[in-house]
Amino acid sequence: MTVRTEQKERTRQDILASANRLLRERGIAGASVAEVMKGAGLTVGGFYAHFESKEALVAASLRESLRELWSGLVAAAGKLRGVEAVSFVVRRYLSRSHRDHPCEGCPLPAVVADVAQAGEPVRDALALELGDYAEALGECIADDSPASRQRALALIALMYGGLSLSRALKGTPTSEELLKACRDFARQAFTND
Amino acid sequence: MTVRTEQKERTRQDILASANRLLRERGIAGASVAEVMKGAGLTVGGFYAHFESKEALVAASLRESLRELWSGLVAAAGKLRGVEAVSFVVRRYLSRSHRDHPCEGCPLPAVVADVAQAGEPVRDALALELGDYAEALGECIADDSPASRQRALALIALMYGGLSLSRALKGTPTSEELLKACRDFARQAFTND
DNA sequence: TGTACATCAGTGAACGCGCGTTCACTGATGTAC
DNA sequence: TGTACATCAGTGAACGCGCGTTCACTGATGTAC
Repeated sequence: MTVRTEQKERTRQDILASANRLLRERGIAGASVAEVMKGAGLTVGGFYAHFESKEALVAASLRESLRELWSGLVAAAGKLRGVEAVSFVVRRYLSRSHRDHPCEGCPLPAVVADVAQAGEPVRDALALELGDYAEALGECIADDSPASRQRALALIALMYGGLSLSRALKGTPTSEELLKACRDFARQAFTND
Repeated sequence: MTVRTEQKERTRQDILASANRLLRERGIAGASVAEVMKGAGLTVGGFYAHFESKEALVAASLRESLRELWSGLVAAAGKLRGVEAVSFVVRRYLSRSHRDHPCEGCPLPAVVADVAQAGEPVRDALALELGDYAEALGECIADDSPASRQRALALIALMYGGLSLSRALKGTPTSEELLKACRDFARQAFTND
């Protein structure tokens, strides 16, 4: 590994980190290549030495930041299981602090709508990471019943949907109401076990 | 009411109808003023005789198409109440057909992420309509407990989140799985009553 | 170790494109007498 | 009712702008001898 290769790899990570931030904050369309590069302390032109296209960057960023999110969530839940795990996860995801700091949180709210219109690499990235996410969360929130993956998917949908709406309504009383309503709803659905 | 005024009003409705379709299908950024006008059989320049700006159009369209959606949903649920109402609503909203025909369905999936970044008129439109939506759906799915509005909000978040993710993953098996998982999850949360 | 050439990460200006908005114009409708 | 002028919905070209991508260039790093 030469100095040049090491430096290039480090730069690539800087670009990715900048993209992770900007993508979560402004979505795919809102995160321009120029601004991503600026966020990494570079200028536009150098971008294509690291990524084939903006689409390739988005796919890579989505993979990395989704994985970061859910592995962090599952790790933090630790040995909690069942309703207790759900309570913990939901309190963390559907929090005011998560709502108010998009750039450090879940990429889904900023990105999902655009993904439905994006190319294959981006959609594949989401499909892969969301599947793994459901798998990991499923193990965490329930015993190994065959339905645990399904219930994890529903919980993800509820959390993502609630956070997105809460952000769109930020500043209104309904924004807070939504967070609490979704937390309660999730707990209730898991209290039936 | 002169002929001219009538014609202008009809044209305005045509523009709104076109915007409703395009906005649901492509989101705010994806629905350009030129294409909206083309969809109404007109050319770009005429737009500003009917709306002050693109933002004003988006706000008007969002109000109209959200109201259309939820009043249709509540009307179709008819006299059903409790779990039966939830089952009905969820079967309709989280259906393959709704997933595959965005332009006739709910505007939320295409629009919510952009609204978080949009101006006040658009955000106010969403806040107003979502509030009324929760009120109406609350009456429909539960007795008049004080929590019915909260539970309706959570149900909306679950449905919107599930449909959005299902669309983003369209073509993969997880897309179908998500729809069913969210339907089951909703029913379960309401079976506790 | 020292020198001469090759490589290539990163710069910054330029490209073609689609966007929201503006504007001079047109011709059908409305108004005054 | 008929005529002369005013209004204004709608046209289509033009604007300034930001986008993703390309490209000639530069200068530090790598390689060959």
